[in-house]
Formats: sequence, structure tokens, C-alpha cells
Amino acid sequence: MVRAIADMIVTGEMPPGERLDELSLAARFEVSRTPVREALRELGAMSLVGREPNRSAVVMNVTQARLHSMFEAMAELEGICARLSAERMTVDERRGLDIEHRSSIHLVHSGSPEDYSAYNTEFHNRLYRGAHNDHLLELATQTRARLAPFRRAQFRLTGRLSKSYDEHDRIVTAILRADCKAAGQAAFDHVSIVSDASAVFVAAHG
Amino acid sequence: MVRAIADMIVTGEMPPGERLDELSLAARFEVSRTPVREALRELGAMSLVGREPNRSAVVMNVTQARLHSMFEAMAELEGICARLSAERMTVDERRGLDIEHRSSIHLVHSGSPEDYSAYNTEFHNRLYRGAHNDHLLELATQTRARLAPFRRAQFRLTGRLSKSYDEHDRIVTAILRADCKAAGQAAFDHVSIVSDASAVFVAAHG
DNA sequence: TCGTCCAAAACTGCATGCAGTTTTGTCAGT
DNA sequence: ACTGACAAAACTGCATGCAGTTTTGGACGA
Repeated sequence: MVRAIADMIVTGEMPPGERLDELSLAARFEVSRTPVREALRELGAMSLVGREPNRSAVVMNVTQARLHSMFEAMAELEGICARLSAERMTVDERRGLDIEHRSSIHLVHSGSPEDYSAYNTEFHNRLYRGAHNDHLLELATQTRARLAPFRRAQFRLTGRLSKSYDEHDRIVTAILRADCKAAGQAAFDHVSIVSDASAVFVAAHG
Repeated sequence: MVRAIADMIVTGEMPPGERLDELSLAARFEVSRTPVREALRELGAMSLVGREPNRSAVVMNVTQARLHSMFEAMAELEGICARLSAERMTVDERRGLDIEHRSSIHLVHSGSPEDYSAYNTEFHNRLYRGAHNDHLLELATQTRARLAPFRRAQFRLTGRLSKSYDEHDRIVTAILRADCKAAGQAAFDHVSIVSDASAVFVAAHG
């Protein structure tokens, strides 16, 4: 239920500011109001929707400033994860990362944004897990989830795929060398670039 | 309601592993089960309580490893906030931080752990706000809240107050000089020391 | 004494109803 | 036409009831 409503929000099916009234949602998913209520409360805790007493829940209106702060925080978090990954990844993890990364060159050439996006998510998850820190994994995953709708469009930008591959390459190389500082910096830069691209996109469309 | 139950958990009134059954809580707070249910769901989203289908919510059992990961993440977050604070704090913010810090020397001498703890919270909040990044503020506040019960006892350790003051001094000095790197390092070290102290404490008691 | 099984009690998940609040729509007065 | 007020509709918050699941406690047999 939570997942169902969250999907509607992040896919943009429900635009920011849209009211989410309990009865309509209940009817839509063919359940009673109670589970919908509880889901909305949970989404409120994840601040995906805003809630005020006696008012409908509304899809959070993400301001430009807020978006910027989230991307900046994301860059820092990824930087930390990459740095710790360079330091802590097991041999298997390093090898897995390297193999997956190398094979992603095919996706760049075939050029399907959807496929590359799926791979990209997996790549970043590997970095988060490689840091061997559960809380950091949670913070990074959570932040990434909230940014998802704003990153969605960016792989459609021409040339972004191969640039993304090059940036990943810098990260992977540094991690394989166990060069903490370089890995952290490379990941930080990578996210910062995505941030800039998305900011432009949002400014133009949203 | 959420606040009420959360308080019971973080104050340790409800020890980890304790079952939180809806009916008892409803009776305790003199409401019906519905608001309790919703509160528990929200607390689940904040992962303060664990939930499985058809089972009571239980106060999260924080493992030693998990605790360590949270302190480590906290150190990184504080480091980032301090670094950004050194870079971005307004003149007023810098002055406020400095003044509050200096006057906290009185609390060190009078030696009330409760008073110093309250000041300490405010000091750290200033660092988070000084980074001028809403999302980072949120992540730091959230992580800090979850660690609260484990930090609680540490100011009772002899000599910790004046050591804490010295560590704060290093942070403040670096921020006033706008020395990003030093500020980040000082804050990181500060939290790491608290982490060690708490780890010892938990190992001994919890 | 210990283990196993079964029935009763306890509890969760969901539906529904009611009271109180907010929103909407209409109509009279300007 | 436009504003204001007022009534109706819509909606939220909470209580309660029921069905289905889990837990508990005890009786029975080894």
C-alpha cells in the first residue's frame, strides 16, 4: 500500500501539490480508508507528503533550494561511501564492482536510458554497501529515493550516458587502487555533475 | 501520540525488545487503538520500532554493530556540517556560536551534566544549521535523535565535560578562521571520541 | 519431569460509523 | 458583476466491531 502510493508520487503521476484524499485512494485501490490512512501517515514520516491536521495530505512541493540541498547532501554521502568502499570493500566486492562496471559499456553503446538507469542504481547501491556501514546505507538509500523523480530524466540528455560511464570509471579505478581520497572525490564530483544536469532540467520544466 | 511513544522508547522506559501492544498503549494513553496503530506505523518508518505482519511492534534492538555504524555516520555528518559551517556561516552565526561556546565554560565549572547536555545539544544544532543545507540538517538531526539514549550517560564520566569543552573549542576556533578542513576534522574527532566513550559504556551496561 | 497438542485468550488488520471540521456551492445584498 | 454569508457536501480523526492469526496455558501421554 505504502509502495503503491509512493510509486504514484515518484513517477510523477501525482504532481507536487496534488491532494491525496483518503476516500478516493481507498476506492482506487479497493480497500477501506484505514490502510490508506496508515500509509499516508508513513509517507508523511518519510516526508514524501505533507500533512496538517484536518487537511488532506498533499504531495510535497520540493522547492528549488530544498532540491539543491538534497543533491549536495547526496554528493557528500556518496563521497563518504566511495571513500569507505575504497578502504573496506572485500576482494569479491571489488571484483564484482569492476566486472559490472566494465560490462556496462555495452549499455552505453546500445543506448537504452532505462537499462542504463537500472544498472546505475545497482552501481550506486554497491558503493553504499561497500562502505560496510548500515546506517550510512540507510541514509544514502533514503536520500537517493527522494531524489529519484528528479534524476529520472537525465539519462535522456545526449552524451550523458558515456560521460556517466567515464565518471564511474574514475570511481572504480580509485576503489580498486584503495585510494580513499580519490574515490571520495570522484564520487562527489559524479553526483555534483548529475545535480547540475538535473537543476537545469528542473529549471526548464518544473 | 507519536511523540509520547517515542519518548517512552528513547528514555529507556521501554527497553529494546519490549513488545508494544496496541491495546495496552491505547489504555495507557486513554485513546482507542486507531491512533496508537498509526503512531506505531510512523515509528516503524523512523525505524524506532520493528514491525512484522501480525506481530506486535517491538522496540528496536540496536546491535553493537548497528550502534557503531550510527556513530560513524554521525561523525561523518558532523564533519561535513562543521566544514560547511566554516565556509558558510554568516557573521552573526559565527558570533553567536563563539559567544555561546565561551559562556559554556561556566557550565563546565559548575558541573551539572544535565545543563551541559542541554547546551551541548544547542551547540551541535548550531553546527547543523550553519551548514545552510536543509537536508543535511534533517539527516544530522535524525541520526542524533536515534543516538540520544546512548549518549545520555556520557557526561557523567569524570573529566568528560572539560574535554568536551576543549574539543568544542577546536571546532569553534577553526570555524571562526573559516578553516574548512580543520573544522571538519575537529568535529569528526569530537564525535568519534563520544562514540568510543559510549561504546565502552554500552559494553559495560547494555 | 518433560514434551506435545489443542483449545481458549490475546492480538493484529481491516471495515465501518459517527462527530467535528473544512471546503464548496449557492444565493441574497450591494 | 462582486462580495459576503450560510448551508450542504466532503473529508478527517477517532471509536468500535469482526475476522483471521498468533500466543498462551494446560491437559494428556511418554
